[in-house]
Amino acid sequence: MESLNLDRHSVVPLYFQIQQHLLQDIRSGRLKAGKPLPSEEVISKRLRVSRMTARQALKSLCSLGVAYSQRGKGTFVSEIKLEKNFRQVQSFTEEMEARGSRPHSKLISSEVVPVGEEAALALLLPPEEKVIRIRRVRVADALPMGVETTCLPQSLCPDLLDKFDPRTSLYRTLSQGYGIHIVQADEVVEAGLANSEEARLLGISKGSPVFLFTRTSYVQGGQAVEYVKSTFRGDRYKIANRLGQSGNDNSSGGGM
Amino acid sequence: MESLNLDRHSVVPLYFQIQQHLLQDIRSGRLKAGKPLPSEEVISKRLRVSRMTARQALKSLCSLGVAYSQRGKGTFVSEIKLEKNFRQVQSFTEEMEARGSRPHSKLISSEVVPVGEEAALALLLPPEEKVIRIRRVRVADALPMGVETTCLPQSLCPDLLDKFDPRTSLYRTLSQGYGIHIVQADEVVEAGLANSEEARLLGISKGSPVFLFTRTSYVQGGQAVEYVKSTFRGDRYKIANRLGQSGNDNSSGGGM
DNA sequence: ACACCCCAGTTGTCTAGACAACTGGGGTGA
DNA sequence: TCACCCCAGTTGTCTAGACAACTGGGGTGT
Repeated sequence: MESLNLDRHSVVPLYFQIQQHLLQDIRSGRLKAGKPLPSEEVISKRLRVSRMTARQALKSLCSLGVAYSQRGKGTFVSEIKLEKNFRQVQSFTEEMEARGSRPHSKLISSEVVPVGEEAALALLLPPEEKVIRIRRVRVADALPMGVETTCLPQSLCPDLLDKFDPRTSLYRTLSQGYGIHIVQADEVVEAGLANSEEARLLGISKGSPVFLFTRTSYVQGGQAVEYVKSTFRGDRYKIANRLGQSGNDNSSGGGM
Repeated sequence: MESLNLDRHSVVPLYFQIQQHLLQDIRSGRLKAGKPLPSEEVISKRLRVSRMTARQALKSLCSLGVAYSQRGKGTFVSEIKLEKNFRQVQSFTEEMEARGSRPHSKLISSEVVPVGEEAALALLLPPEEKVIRIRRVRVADALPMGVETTCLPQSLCPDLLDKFDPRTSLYRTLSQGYGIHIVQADEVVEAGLANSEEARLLGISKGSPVFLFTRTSYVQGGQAVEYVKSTFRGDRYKIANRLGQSGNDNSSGGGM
């Protein structure tokens, strides 16, 4: 903390510079779990910033989950280790790369078809609309992980099937080729058994346990742009969730 | 908005009063999806609060997921409907009550046993420590939903087995009887098949698809207080996840 | 028709202070 | 010994401003 020199003319906000510095102190172990972070007052005085700026740095650490505040006491380093992209929207490609596997995909089919009833409901499309439907087997380190069927409104990306190499990341193509950035998704997970087609594609026996995912993805502002159904192997895939402790302000109102 | 009278002497913060009022406008449809919320300036002038207070109200709506801000443009009502306690830590009891079912539980066993290897690792207990282990069948509206085994350090709540009615909510007892408030949990979900004991307890056939949950729960500050393994019926239980769009500030740094 | 500039509106960041509410510890008085 | 009060330290809320950065539209000049 003492050695930190803030760059007051950088485009990087002050609070963010402070946050990054504290984050480094935590990660490196200089600030240990359970121990208090410098108070707003101290940061403010030491770094010659206003208390509100120091506060914003500390609050951003809280919303990252690496710290927590207690009124009247201080702000402390959380004892739970984190650092995984817990609740981010990630494509299969990003997810596998993050865990150190080499992802790729095998194309089963890609075509333009009328939107089905289910997808029309999720994407809020009129029934006469057409969608691009891509079926792929998702593979990590040469092991088949799941079967995935993606539907996208054709109007959104008419020439996708020309531009897109189905073995690569769809999200990356959407982002770089069409400026479509998926920032949110709703996902429903069910437990089921592999049918014979899925069993054949995934190299498992019929009746093996599988996850059934149904996902609707949204861009900023909430327009739905993708409807996905997929089946993933129960023996090679786990879901990790972190519950609670999100951007919760209102710790006041409720009470007991 | 126009009719809102702020209570400047209430214990409820101003920003929270404003937030609640805007939330009502959104829920009632007076503010429609995609439409802009009143700007910070407008709220500030109309309600005679400082801009920072207005801003805090709007930002809290964003972190709830019901709105989003765009620099230079405004703050808009998100088009995604929400309102479910998506990412809160909820006990089975709370979860079922929230969805309108009547929950209860049947006790299978409750005892004090040496902490197992797995639980010791999760709860960070020395191997000689003892835990209270409670096995229950979870029931909603008279239908068995899952089998749950909970382990709690005995040192934390020595007389729990006397105080606790196993048919009711454990979280409520911990909160009201011991001041233990669980605010965070890490959960791993796997897909599996019911073994014969589970099948018998749940009234399903052996080999039916099930969810396997492994959950570690924490109090504020990160001390682990509960380790739970449970098996839930795949035909009666679904998981709903919302990904992305959490308390993410740093939309600046990264970029492309 | 098109490129460019300017401007009003908006959010993002920051300052310098203020008081309230809470925590924990030490001292005082019964 | 114990209850109580007070005080320093801390976070929570709030004010009244300031400038920066960005958006979108209108006007101007070529």
